[in-house]
Amino acid sequence: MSEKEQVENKNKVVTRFAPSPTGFMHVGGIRTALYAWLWAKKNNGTFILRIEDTDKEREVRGSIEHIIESLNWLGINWHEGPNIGGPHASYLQSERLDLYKKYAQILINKGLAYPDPYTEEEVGVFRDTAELAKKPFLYREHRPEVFDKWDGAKPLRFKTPEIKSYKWNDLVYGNLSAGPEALDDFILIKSDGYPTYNFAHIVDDIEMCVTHVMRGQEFISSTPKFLSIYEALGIKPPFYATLPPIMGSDGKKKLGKRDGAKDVLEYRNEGYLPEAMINFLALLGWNPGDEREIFTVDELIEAFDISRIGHSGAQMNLEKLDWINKEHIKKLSKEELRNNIFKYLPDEIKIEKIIPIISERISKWSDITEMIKRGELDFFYKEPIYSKEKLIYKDSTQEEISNNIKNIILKLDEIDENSFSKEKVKECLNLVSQETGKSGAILHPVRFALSGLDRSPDPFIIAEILGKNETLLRLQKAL
RNA sequence: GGCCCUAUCGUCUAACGGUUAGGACAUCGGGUUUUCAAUCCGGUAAUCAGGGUUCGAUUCCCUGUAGGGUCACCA
Repeated sequence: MSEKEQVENKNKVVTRFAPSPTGFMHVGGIRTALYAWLWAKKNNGTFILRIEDTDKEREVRGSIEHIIESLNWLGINWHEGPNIGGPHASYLQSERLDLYKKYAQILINKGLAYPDPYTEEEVGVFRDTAELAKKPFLYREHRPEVFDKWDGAKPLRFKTPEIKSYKWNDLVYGNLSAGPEALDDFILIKSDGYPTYNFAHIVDDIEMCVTHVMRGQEFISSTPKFLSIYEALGIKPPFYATLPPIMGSDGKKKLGKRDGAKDVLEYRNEGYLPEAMINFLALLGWNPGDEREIFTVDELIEAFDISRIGHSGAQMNLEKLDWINKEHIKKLSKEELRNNIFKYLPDEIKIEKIIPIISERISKWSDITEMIKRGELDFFYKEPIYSKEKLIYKDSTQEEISNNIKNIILKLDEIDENSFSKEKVKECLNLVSQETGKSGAILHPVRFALSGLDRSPDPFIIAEILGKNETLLRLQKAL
């Protein structure tokens, strides 16, 4: 970076999210992105999206677009990144190979990098031997005494200058340490010319002036390698904020694609709100220090603090996600609520009055589809199927019920068609129940007659939606 | 096996070394709603074990146990 840039960036927080394009994003990756994004936002800093595509074998076509779509859905936006560019472009590591070579050359010049003379098979034998002896594999124990000149055809390794233990400070975990066996002559540039993660991310973080690196716990044990590179280059490392793992639903293993971690876009497809997803993920491993649970994105940016990120692994709790989503649905404007619900409703029942009936019964949009599947909304546009037994309420006799319904029909018929509202219907039923002294025996049969269900929205609103004619028709039928 | 990280209700979590160990989800029980749903109120439920340090440990230290991570020409 230039001197001018250094001055400008002196106090500016720069974070990044650096996924590799090997498939979809699951909640683990998204949470890492979210925390880095929140921290940048909170500090009026810069958030960078960088694609770490240095492994051609594992790369999956279309995953960059998929990652971008996932982040876009959640509203996690970046100031610099592959699709929008920025002062440090390119944001694809595969397009920055010269840069890694430049840094590699610096290390070569210092005598701190050398070509690996062994074949992959030979190194494999070293590793197997170490494993068999139940010892950690350390390449440096096989470091050649004389180094050839690097021609680019062999992998380039870092010559660890000093084998020692490391202690460092982590913004989340506090003091961390690792023994000397965490240090090794790891590969900087692979034989295909691409850098390894271990090297590339350091070069990029330096070049992109990243101040805070957030990543999962799995990187703790390789941190000494990173620190030794920074030392070799004479550059101060960034702040590290290590995130606790998210566990699979069994609560044991770290969440991974293998154990059924879902593509976050599936949550979109299931009808979760992006702000609810953000809210949920933010709370998985972080808490505000008070008892708030429901946050808008802005509130989250305001409240977020690295120091309140937890240390232990957390399990996904879908029930809590449903609850949070429901809370966010409640906060939606009428307009937003209507648009979303109508998307899931068949045309026949896209009516305003049905919105509250549905919205208070669901925790996510796909629940509407489930309701329809279960036939819980059928009665709004189809005649229900009746069964005699179900029309009878508890100890009432068939005769009583019939008389009541007849009575109700007479009373309802007196209401003007244009003022056939739930209030009027309620009044009517009240009258009948006063006359007979029974309420359940009135309400239940009417509910059943109108809906064909014994658990349904209240019969008054159903009647109103169906209208006078249809209501009377259905009551007659039930008789 | 080496190195490292973690440990509070079923789950997510709170608690400057002094609290009747708090909240939320789930669950259970009530109240309202003449019914569902929603809502309100209440209950059950936790400091992994053993040693220290201390007047006093959920909290600090050690050991054990359990879980996790890592030891790639993957990130």
